[in-house]
Amino acid sequence: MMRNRKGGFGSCTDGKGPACPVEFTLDVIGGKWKGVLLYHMMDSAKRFNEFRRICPGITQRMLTLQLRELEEDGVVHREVYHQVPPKVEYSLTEFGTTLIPIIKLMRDWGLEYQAMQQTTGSQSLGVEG
Amino acid sequence: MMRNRKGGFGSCTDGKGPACPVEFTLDVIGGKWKGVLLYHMMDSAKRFNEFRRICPGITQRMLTLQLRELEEDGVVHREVYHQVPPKVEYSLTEFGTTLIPIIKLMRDWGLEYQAMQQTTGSQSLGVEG
DNA sequence: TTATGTAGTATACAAAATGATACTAAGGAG
DNA sequence: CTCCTTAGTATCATTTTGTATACTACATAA
Repeated sequence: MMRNRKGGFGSCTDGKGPACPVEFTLDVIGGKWKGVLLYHMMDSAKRFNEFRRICPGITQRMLTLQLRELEEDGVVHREVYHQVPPKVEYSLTEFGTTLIPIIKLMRDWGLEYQAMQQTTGSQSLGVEG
Repeated sequence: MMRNRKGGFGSCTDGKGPACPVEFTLDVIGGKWKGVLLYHMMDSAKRFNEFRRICPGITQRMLTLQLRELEEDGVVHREVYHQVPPKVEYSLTEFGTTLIPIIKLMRDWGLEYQAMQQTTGSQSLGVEG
């Protein structure tokens, strides 16, 4: 029970709906790398190894898994060019573009408070006071 | 290496800044329950067992852990009332309220496409075509 | 004395997510 | 033949997340 990916029944019912809508959204973009991948696809289609260069921290395995999940969720399109060496491009689907406002807000928030963290010394970026 | 929580160096540098801003944001709100907890704190301060009632899926341990992390990040304030039986209230800090726009967008997106999922039969909620 | 309620902590374990490393296929260059 | 490239797989190890259960402190109620 308590299935995480695509279970349907969230866990947090609260009477406001079938499951918590925020939980539903985080199911799609909440993976460790998904937001980042979507963020970089906003500009233009990206190839597998392009992501690897952009995010040196992600392993091949995780990149594959996260892209596959995004594909399953219908937010990312995978275009295979039958060439050698292989070429595969990932881009947002029409549905995927509905996530852009969220990604942009997350980018903006990150830009603002990431800077703050550097300034204050990376402790509790809080406003406190 | 590759420290996940509060390490500072993200992993995704890409030349656009110290680390990917989206990744930074997801570090704060990306935990499995964090978005949901923040979402419910938007309305009003909540007590420990209130969260447990609202999200029956979360265990005491996880609730404690996630709330502690949100507190560490300075987005949640923990107010202890010295009473018996104990009373502890969790609410957004001033800094935490800066996340509200994101949470609201995530809620709206969830509300819209959660409904779609029910209609289409929970397959690939995609628009496809 | 025992039971009740709150907000936890402690311990042990299970499952899921993530990471590290090595390996594959296929065609072209040398 | 070997090496190079891309886009992955396969296998195993580790970390994170989640579950289950028992336990605490304190005041009040019965």
